Amino acid sequence: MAHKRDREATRARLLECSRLRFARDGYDGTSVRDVAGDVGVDPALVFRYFGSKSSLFTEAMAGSSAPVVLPDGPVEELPAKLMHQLVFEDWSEYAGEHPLIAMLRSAGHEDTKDRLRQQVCEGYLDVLSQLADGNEDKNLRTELFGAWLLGIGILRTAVGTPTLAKATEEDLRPHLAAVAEALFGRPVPTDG
Amino acid sequence: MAHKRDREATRARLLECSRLRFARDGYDGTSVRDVAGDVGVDPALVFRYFGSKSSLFTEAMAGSSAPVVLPDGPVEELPAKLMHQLVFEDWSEYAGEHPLIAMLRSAGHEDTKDRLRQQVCEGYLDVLSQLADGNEDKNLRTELFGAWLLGIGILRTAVGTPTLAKATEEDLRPHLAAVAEALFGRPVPTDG
DNA sequence: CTCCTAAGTCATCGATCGGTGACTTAGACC
DNA sequence: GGTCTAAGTCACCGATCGATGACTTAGGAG
Repeated sequence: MAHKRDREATRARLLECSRLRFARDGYDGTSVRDVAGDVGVDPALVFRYFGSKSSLFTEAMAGSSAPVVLPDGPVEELPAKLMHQLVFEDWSEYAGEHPLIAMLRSAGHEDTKDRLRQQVCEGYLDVLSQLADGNEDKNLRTELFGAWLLGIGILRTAVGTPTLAKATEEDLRPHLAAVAEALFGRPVPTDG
Repeated sequence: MAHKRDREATRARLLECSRLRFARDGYDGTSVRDVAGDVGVDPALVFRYFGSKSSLFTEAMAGSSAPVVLPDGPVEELPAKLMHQLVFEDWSEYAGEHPLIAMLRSAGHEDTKDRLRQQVCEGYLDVLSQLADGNEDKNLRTELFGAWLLGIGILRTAVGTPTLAKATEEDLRPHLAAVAEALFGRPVPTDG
């Protein structure tokens, strides 16, 4: 026997594996049998624990509460930190993409859009908005910068644009500074 | 009888309806029966004409060759034109989103990534790259600007970020100018 | 060792899907 | 009007999916 009979542990493993599956293959591309097979458990157990595939998806995505950089350091370093996390962090266990980008694949599901918006707003825009302090349309500037980071991540991984796909973090640094200054109206250092 | 027996016309109607379905519901969310039902035809006919669902998808997406603004006007007006087309154009027949954004929903399909990249590169980046003329890393700047436009469109429609979702074209105009100038190193007028 | 509860399994259902081949029918041509 | 071809239909297959309920078994408590 590989594992003891532990309800909570099995539940956690199911959530972990379904996160990966949902991120990599999308909601429709993931079957309950797949997830159960990863854990080495009978598919029926998934329904006993989560009730439905939809509930499993919701709970898995809720638990994946995007690991967000805390606004601990100086505000000026936030753009570089967020770009690193969104674009360059090693998300290999999530099919090589940031969970937020991967979640776009599951756009067919009802909860997806709401959860996406919640994670983007509370996880990233709230942190970023400090940079726009003092500007008139603070929220708009913040979302525009967030849109840029998200777009870069998508072009890199989901589309595979030639130049951006090969670009390093250092390549983007000067442009990150330029755009951040253009949007937030103040210099933003981008060196680590 | 609603329509005469016309192979080419029926084929065209199948392609048209499948474009909408694939864009709105994604590849997995669209069934051949759905498409056939829209046209009012037997599902088997779809296979007679296209061989497989995958081929139907490929041909439908190829035919949707994203309507791209031609680089006819002055180069300086390109950013505003592309933003209008990508973000504010009325794509109601494609589920309210630009076909490129909608295509992200079908990321499960093999051809999707390739076709996405092709359309983005040949349809948009090639046009945009004129703006980066004279800059050192021309291609990178171009892709970074394209990433921004794409990200804005995604935040607006797929994520539904509060401020951006309600923003008008005029709201974005000054920031479009600022970012374009930051990336391309020259002033870019944004008034229509 | 026994027993009892909960963790996990098995068999199966009904629906839907992509796909196939035999069939029917519309409509142009003589 | 008959006929022949191609457009379109019908019945059906095998696979897969989400989901259900009856069943089996592990493992701690006494």
